[in-house]
Amino acid sequence: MVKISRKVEYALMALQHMRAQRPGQVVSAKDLCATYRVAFPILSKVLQNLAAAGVLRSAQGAHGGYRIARPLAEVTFGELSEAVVGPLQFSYCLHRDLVRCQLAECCNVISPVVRLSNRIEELFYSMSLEELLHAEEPREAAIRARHHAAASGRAAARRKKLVWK
Amino acid sequence: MVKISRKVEYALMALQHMRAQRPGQVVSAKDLCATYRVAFPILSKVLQNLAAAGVLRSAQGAHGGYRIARPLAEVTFGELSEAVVGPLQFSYCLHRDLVRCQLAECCNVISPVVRLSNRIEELFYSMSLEELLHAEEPREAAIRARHHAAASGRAAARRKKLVWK
DNA sequence: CTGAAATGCGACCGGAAAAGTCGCATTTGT
DNA sequence: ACAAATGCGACTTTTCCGGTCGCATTTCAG
Repeated sequence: MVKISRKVEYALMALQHMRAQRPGQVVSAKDLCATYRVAFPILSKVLQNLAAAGVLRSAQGAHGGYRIARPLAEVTFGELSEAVVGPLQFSYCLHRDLVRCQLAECCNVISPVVRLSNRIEELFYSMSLEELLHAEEPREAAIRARHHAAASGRAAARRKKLVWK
Repeated sequence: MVKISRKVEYALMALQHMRAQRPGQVVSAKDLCATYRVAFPILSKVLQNLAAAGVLRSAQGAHGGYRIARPLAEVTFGELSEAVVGPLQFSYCLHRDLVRCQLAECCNVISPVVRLSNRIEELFYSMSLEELLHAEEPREAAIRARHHAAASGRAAARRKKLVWK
């Protein structure tokens, strides 16, 4: 169903928090967990991934923690996604194990699927984190959320009679 | 990992096949399965979903089958996706069960996630199936596939040292 | 009228991947 | 030396998707 991984949400959450810090100020994984009620090990891993990808810089030892390593305007959502959940691979039939695809010989969809994957990849690499996280009043956020709920209501109406539990 | 459902690939495959039929010619699920080596029940369900969504028209009974119901230029990838795998819901924290989101009170990412979801939804609804499936030589398809392999190779190089089994 | 060939549909199962857990090593400031 | 933090890998649990089964319904043909 093309769902965004929960880890990606955690990553966005952490970055949103750090954006609001004073420059140079580090934030520990423990603090983040306490603030946002997320299990330590999982958030910790996400932060480590972001650090490995050069999005965050980590400081070990007492009073260590994480801070943003480079301007979020220069980091794309694609980078974040790959850092946290691994390489973008939108399809089963692409990539390395093309050999293992059951359809191999009679396949007539490789090129549409490639085209589709490329479009999504382009989108992911065209969105900067700055653009995604730019400051917004909580009030405004609530309004947008409600607006979105209405939008998906319309989408539901557009559909036939499918029911999804 | 943001993967396209296999059912969507089956749907594209079926539509690609039907695009090449003479107008009015119906294709049975059984034939499609034989041609593309896909299990009957699963492909059957996909075709039924497409028919329910008005993308295909079905004819029951002996010598029945499916044919394209309306020009593929008028059908978007978003429609196909929703028809086959259900409503687009890119995130855990949106839609109906916002109430069940553990982060609810301390959440600072609703609006970025909404923004992100909207961008993806826009993309899905901006691509027509005609555009995605337009005729192409098998040879060209093979080249594009290889080109894509090279592209994901570059993506791999861009990453740090993460290893995914 | 009857049988064969097709779609329509709902319930169920198994496995893979994601989410989360645990434990310990390493680093670093006081 | 100790405490507080990251780094990392193996393990468990849970969820969801792909696939299966079975049967009802529709329709054509002889």
